[in-house]
Amino acid sequence: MQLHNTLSGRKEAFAPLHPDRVTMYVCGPTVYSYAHIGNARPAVVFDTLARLLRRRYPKVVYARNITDIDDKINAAAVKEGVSIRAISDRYAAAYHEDLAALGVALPDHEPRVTEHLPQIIHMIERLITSGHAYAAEGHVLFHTLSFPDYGQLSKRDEQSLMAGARVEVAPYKKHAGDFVLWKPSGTDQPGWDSPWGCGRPGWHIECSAMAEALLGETIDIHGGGHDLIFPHHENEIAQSVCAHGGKPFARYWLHNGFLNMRGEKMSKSLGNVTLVHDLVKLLPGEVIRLVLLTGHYRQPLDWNEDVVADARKKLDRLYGALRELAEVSPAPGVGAPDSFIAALEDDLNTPAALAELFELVRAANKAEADEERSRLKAQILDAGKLLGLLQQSPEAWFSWSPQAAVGRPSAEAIEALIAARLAARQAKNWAESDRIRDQLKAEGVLLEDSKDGMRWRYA
RNA sequence: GGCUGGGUGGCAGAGUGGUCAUGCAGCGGACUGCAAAUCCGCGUACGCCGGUUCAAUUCCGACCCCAGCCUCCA
Repeated sequence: MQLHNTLSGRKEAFAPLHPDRVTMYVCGPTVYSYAHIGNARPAVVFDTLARLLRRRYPKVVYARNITDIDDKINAAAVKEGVSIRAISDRYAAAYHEDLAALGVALPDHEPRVTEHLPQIIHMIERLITSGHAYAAEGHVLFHTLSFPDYGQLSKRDEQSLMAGARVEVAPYKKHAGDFVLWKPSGTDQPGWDSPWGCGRPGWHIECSAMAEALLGETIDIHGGGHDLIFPHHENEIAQSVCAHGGKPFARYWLHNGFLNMRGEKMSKSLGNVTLVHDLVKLLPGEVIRLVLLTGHYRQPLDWNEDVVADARKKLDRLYGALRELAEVSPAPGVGAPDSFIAALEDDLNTPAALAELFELVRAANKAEADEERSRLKAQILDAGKLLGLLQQSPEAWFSWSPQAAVGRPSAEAIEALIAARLAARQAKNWAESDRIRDQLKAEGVLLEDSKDGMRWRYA
């Protein structure tokens, strides 16, 4: 398997540190509001990678954190007059619900910051002891100058970091690039006891501490959004490497590209933030997932009506083939073909893998021999499973209707009209037959006559 | 300014030194009472200018555009 490593800037052959065990850590959400569609991209991408890894390696340990200590959570809690736990529980639950709709499986571990304060404090203590961090005015800061490799991931040198510093440098910092490991909490803020007084962890330390606690000092794969390369992941590397006596932190760094809305960056000021929570009421989750897998994970992806409509039609074709295979049982022991696996193992090339899947579908639509159809069905289903797609029945797919749908005829009403149309067709009353079909079409229901009877689906 | 990644047919989107990506849309045909679905066929796509080469969309160089990051951010 080849994976593009941000650290080297190129594709590398992937081999886990321990031949039978792969460790992967992905930066999860800070739960202060609902996840937007951009947040869903890394979840889907790394879920797909986990599926692929699990096929190849006997043991995959996948951790995706939930950040439940954060100033934005504090602000939301103050605003609502509730505890930060109430906020983080609510949005963590929503996150799970939304991702489940996208076919994202739960990771093996989902650590929370509030459950790892001792590990975080212990790691900070080690960094102080080894001279990589210092306490000042209730804060503990990481001293970036103590780590010569600082900047290796984001390819930044000290000068450009200085030049780019656009925030006022706090007076207690020894160096402008130093970042906070621990900060003091006032009496009105959530805080935890520590050797430096009541306070809370800085933004980056939690991932270092939780990755260490769950996966060990050196992990195989670390993933997240492209924007996290600097400063978040750069700082994680500094903390972990220095806390571990120079041992590498993550061996392969993977970063997904950003998702744009109609060509623009998603932002609250532009008012174009689309929440997964709202989207799953309007679209099948599978459509959302397919859109996210349509482009290569490292490329930017534009979200718009056209790509959504495209994804839906692709699924119509895929499920259409499976519907034709309804009476065929998948051949036992047959999985996705090598060409499909090879595409995914080439740095998770989902567009190429999807092309292979469509080749299977074309073959299935042409195949007549039972044995071949049985084999193709098994291959299609297994390929779909690796992508997190095609796991529902074709009937369920074609009869999907949005929660908000109004004015759509019920399945019973449709069946009644179909019965009437069948009778008209038997009497060769084509005018009546066409009238019923046109009527349903006007109500958003498409009819198809097939040798197995009449089929319908919502447009 | 520094760093990173891009510019492929109507749209989306892979990829490659020399026959095919793939999907949607379009056109023609088969099938159908007519459709739909499906199948078959079709379209001289690779930002611009040079260079290397028998051959470049693919390698090299310059140029023009675009996007992201540069201590909130998936």
